[in-house]
Parts: sequence; C-alpha cells; structure tokens
Amino acid sequence: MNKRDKSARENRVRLIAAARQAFAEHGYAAASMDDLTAAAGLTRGALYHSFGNKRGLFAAVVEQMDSEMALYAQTVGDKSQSDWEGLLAEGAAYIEKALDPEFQRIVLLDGPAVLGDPSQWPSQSSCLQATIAIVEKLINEKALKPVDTEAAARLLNGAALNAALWVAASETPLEVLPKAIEAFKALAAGLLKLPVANGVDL
Amino acid sequence: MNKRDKSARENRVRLIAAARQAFAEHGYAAASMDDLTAAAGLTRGALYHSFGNKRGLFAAVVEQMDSEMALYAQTVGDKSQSDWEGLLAEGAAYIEKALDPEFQRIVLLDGPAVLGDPSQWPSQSSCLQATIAIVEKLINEKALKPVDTEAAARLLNGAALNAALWVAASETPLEVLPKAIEAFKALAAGLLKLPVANGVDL
DNA sequence: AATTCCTGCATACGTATCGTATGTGAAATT
DNA sequence: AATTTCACATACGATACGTATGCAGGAATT
Repeated sequence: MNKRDKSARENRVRLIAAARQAFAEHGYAAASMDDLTAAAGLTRGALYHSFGNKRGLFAAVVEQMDSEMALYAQTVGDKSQSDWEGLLAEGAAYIEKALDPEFQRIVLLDGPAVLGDPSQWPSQSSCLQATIAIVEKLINEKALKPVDTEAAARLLNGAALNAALWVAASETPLEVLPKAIEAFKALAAGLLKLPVANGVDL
Repeated sequence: MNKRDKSARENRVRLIAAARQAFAEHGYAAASMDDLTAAAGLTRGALYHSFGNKRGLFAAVVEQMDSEMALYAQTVGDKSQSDWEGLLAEGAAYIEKALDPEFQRIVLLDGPAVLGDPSQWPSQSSCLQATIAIVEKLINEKALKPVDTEAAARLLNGAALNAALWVAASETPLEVLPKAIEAFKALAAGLLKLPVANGVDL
C-alpha cells in the first residue's frame, strides 16, 4: 500500500462525492467543474487526470448510485416470501427509490441525456439482471406466460420507472404512491399464467 | 395580415425546423445556436427575441413533435375495432415511434434533462390524455380492474416507452420488436378483469 | 404623403466553462 | 543520493450562451 496510490484513491472518492452533490443540486449541465473540484479541495487537473472529462465523472457517479440501487433491490427481493412477491417488491422498491430527488435528477433525468439509453449502461444491467433472473425462474416454474424474459424485465422496470417519476413530480406524492404501486401490481399480474385470486393483495 | 407578423411567423417556423434538425443530429447540449440560426438564415438575435433562450426553443420543438405523436396515436386508436384493441395499438404505435432516431434523441433522451419530468410537460399530456380516456372508458365498461386511470395510463406509456428504447438500442431491432410488443400486450392484459382467452392474439 | 413610432432582428460585448498543454513537487525506484 | 514517475496544479485558448444596444423597414398617426 504505497502512499501515492492511497491518496489518489481518496481523492477520487472525494471527487465522486462532491460531483454527486453538485449534479444533484444543479443538474449536469449547470454543475461547474471548477466549483465541485474546489469543494473537494482539488482542481480540475485532478478531475481530468482521473476521469478524462466531465462525462466520465458523471458516469462514475451514476455507477455508484446504480450499484447502491441494485444492492437494495436484492435485499428487498431476498426478504420476500415467494419469487413472485419478490418481483413485485422489487418494482415497488424501484418506485420508492425514485422519490429521492438525487436519484431522480441524476439517474432518471440527466442520465439518459448524458450517457444515452439506460438499457446500455453497464451498471443498469446489474439492476436489470436481478429482474431478469426472477422472471426466468418464474417462467421455468410455469408461473408466468412464456414471454421473452428480457422484454418482460425491461417493461416491468420501465413501468416502475415511469411510475416513480410520476409520483415524484406529483404534488401529493404520498397520496399517489399507493395508486402507482397498485397499478404496477395489476400490470405485472398480466404476466401470470393464471389470474391471481381476487382479494390477494393486488 | 400585416407583413411584419407574417414574416415573423415564418421565421419562427424556420427556426423550429432548423433547431429540430440540429437537436436531433448533435443533441441539445452540443447544438450550437449560432450554427442553427445561421442554417435558418437568421442570427441568434431572432432566437432570443422569439423564444427567450435555448431552452425555450427546445420546448417549442418538443411540443411540435409531441403533438404530431398525439395525432398519430389518435388515428391509430380510431382505426381499431374495440377500445381494448385501440389501447394495445396505441402502445404498439408508441413503441414503433421511438424507433425514429429524431424522436429518441430529442423527446426521450434530452427532453427530460432539459425540460424536467415529461409527465409535467403540457404537450405530453395530449398524448397521455388519449390513453387516460380509453382506460377510463374501459373501466366504466367494467372491462378493466378499477385501478386509478392516470396511474394505469402512465404505467402503460412508461412500459411502452422503455420497450421502445430497448428495441431502438438493440442490434437487431426487427427481431426484438415483436418480443417487446408481445410482452407489452401481456402486461396490459394484467389490467383486464377477466383473463383473455388463450389463443387470442396475445 | 410625410412624419413618427414600433418592433423584429442584427451586432457587439462580457462572462462562464470546458478541454488541453505544460509545469511541479513529492513519492517511488534504483 | 540521484533519478524517474506521476498525480495534480496552473495557464491558455476556444467556444458558446445571454444581454445590451443599434438599426432598418413596416405600421400607425396626422
């Protein structure tokens, strides 16, 4: 553990943290690299050395946030009683996550514009892979209609994401949230081979 | 019809057209206002006079594209035999629309970053309103589960939108497209009170 | 018809910010 | 101890946005 590499790593961590805050507060375009590097006690020289350009730094921030989300989704899924409930819980977790203004601004709004279609991000797959895995399992168990696993997973995530944006932009998020989750569960039920019994918490 | 207003209107039309092309080609951030105004035979002065700033021009472009989309969605819906099929057709139309690189870049990628959450755009509602109307009608007919109409409409649109991005980014769009549409129809079927008969084109 | 007013647009300027090219000092290597 | 390396700072140039001002040609007024 040499001293130089260690301090360099620390600086990268501090840059990502400062960038995360700046991007969340001002948005990608309006975030000044002079300002955010100064907030980290560095200059733009460090930034260009470590991340190449503004976009590279942004990508690092998104990757960090996305892996946090994937981790959270997994714990939520694991806690569920059945695979099917795990799928629903993951979706609900995604919806709730997007209530976080930081997540909304960086990942949902600026992310696609800066990094392109989210489905192509390496990090996004980590979150999607979890969904795909569950869908695949459920199809093998013959619980779901034999649709394309990736297609189903992407649509579920897309619906959840959109629901999240809607909830977040709402004037009364806490009122709208249950409606969004209910609609999400109804949609997801469309993948089931057999209709769920009425009354089961849909 | 005085001469000045007429030429001013023409100039606005030409600016929007030039902007639409520039934003589609380079993306919002990289589109130079000097360049695009010059392409329209004007200068930035005209732009700031008519649209206030770069964002205002962008908003005008998005509104134009969105209203085109709403118009198209409506014709597709009207052509359908039943309301339910109309709903599915609209979703499919949305998915196909997002294969258009111009629509993808401007409305799907840059739009949210520049204008904020799409569900808050005045124009977006025009497209969403159509979906909401159909959903409402189907719920009144007791064909759908009594979910919140706006929630259902937003989730459907979100799923379609995400499917579209996925198809567009795919290496083999024409292979993926039917999978996306099939999965979309399955999801949408989740809103139905009664499961569709197996074999009906799901 | 002549004059004045109005306004849509051009021109010019200031400022902010990004990316690169170059410099430097401390740590690592020998 | 001398040399090399490299993480980062500094300096520079270029680009692009927004504003403030100027102007010309069509409208309004008399």
